[in-house]
Amino acid sequence: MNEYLKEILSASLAQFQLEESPEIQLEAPKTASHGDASTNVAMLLAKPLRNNPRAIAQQIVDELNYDKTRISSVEIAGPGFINFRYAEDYLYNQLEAIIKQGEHFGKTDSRAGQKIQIEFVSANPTGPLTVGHGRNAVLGDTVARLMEWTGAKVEREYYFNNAGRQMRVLGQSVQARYLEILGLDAEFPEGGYEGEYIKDIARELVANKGNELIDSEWSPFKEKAESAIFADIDGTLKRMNIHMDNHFNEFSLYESGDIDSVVSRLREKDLVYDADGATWFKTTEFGKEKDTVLIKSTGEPTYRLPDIAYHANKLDRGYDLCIDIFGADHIATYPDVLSGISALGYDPTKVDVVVYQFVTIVKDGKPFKMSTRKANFVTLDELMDEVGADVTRFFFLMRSPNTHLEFDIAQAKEAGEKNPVFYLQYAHARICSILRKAEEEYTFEHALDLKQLKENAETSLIKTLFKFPKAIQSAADAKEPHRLINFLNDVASAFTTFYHDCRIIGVEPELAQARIALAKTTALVLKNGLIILGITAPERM
RNA sequence: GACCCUUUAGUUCAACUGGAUAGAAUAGGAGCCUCCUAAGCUCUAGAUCUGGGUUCGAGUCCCGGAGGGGUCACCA
Repeated sequence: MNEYLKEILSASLAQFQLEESPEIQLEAPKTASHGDASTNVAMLLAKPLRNNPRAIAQQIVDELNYDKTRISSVEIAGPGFINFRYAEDYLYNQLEAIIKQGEHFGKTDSRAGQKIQIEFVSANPTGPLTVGHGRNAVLGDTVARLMEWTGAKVEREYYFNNAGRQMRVLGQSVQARYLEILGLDAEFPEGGYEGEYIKDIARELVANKGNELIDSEWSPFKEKAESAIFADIDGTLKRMNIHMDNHFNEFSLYESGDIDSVVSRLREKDLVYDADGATWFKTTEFGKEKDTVLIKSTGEPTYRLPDIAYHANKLDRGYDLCIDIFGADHIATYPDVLSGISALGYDPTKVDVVVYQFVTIVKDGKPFKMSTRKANFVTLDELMDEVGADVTRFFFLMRSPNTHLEFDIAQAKEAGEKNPVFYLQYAHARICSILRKAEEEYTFEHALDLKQLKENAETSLIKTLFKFPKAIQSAADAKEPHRLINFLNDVASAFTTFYHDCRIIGVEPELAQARIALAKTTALVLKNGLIILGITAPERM
């Protein structure tokens, strides 16, 4: 429709014989009384034409030839907006087209043929996933779904590191608990992991292996801990409706020689030098104030180096776009990674990042700091035990990624009845219930006649429904799932208005038939929307 | 100190990227179930941190100021 409007508008603009015609922008006005589509083109022309915008708008409208079966009225309003109202026939055609598309309605092909990789969660296996990881996990998975709905082929990847000091301390923590259980002296490592889950892992070892390991060093404990914790993480993700396609071990970058190769390739380009016993990357060449250490004087790389190697590896795998989901704490490293890969000759625009601000946990009315090590955290599993997976996902998605999310545990727990996710699910369940009843009540003999839908509540519901693909598109492009939630709220709200104003059961069969078709389409949109959010669409509540 | 994010109704968030009368949800006040699900609906009350600037038009862009969060290690 917008294409059509642009066409007729630019035909009319020909009268001004402009050297350079302005870009015609169309938008959906906020208030329904301003029509269904609107353009500000007359205001943009006010300056070059030295005339007041309303007069210009009048001239444009006078020369406008439009198809009455698509546009029912054109008005000039406010400072010089030109407002269009869709013709009813157009609405019926649109609705019919949606019905034809069926369960695929909402999909677009704007990213058809693209291979997109999304890396998220990426928590090292040192403990259960916390509420803090939840935002990352849910955001990543939902962005992935949005990309799929706009036509891309998506792979979800979990990047982890199971080597290094953290993991050693983890192994030693399990070891200490193991020895304690067996009644032996044990020294708990400094900065060790104090959580109850460590004891659980130790208990399991005692149950399976008895005292076989009392003289062992820490590494078998680390391995046991790692596999137990990964199993736990996978379980949590599964519960949240998240499935990873790949797990990528950072260590493999060392084994394959990718790390060394990155350093030598950068060295060839004279972007790496040695000083003070360390190896430095000339980030000053990329506009930073200081150069950055890639390899410490101890011989260990800093995390930037494997990150660069990892991104190079991803791009070598042939993705058109790699999306990283990062917490705000990682934002500082991101430019270095981009500098690194562009120095290596990759296209940095193929790497994109979604930064989300931190989740502040509010417990007992006070914010508090979480630490995996100290075990004073709230796990995602605990949260889902309290409020369920649907509410958990919804909670993380309903706000823009770049706002600080305040997660009040008490509020989330009591949210059960008042949580906005139920508003959407309830609308869906209610439609299903009506459809079940209608099936018993009616058998239709005539072809569907959508022209029966004449009430305001009906036409405005139709108009809302056909914005669905656009809503998905905009949420996907911006990588902001909350936009889809806002849209679905509009759908649910437009439906309840319709539900209250227009009875479905008990009216003439032809009208009932048309209203059933509209209700079905609404249910479809809600269901597809909830699928993208990874939330169930119940048929009964 | 430098950089990034942020400041909108009592509270938690929106505002299609510069558009028209700033929307929801919850807190409050008033109503609505012999009627397809009241987890709902209809009223009502309530907000752009503070100065300047840019233009037809600013919550949105620019400059200054004030609050909150984060990052600035040869920690990951």
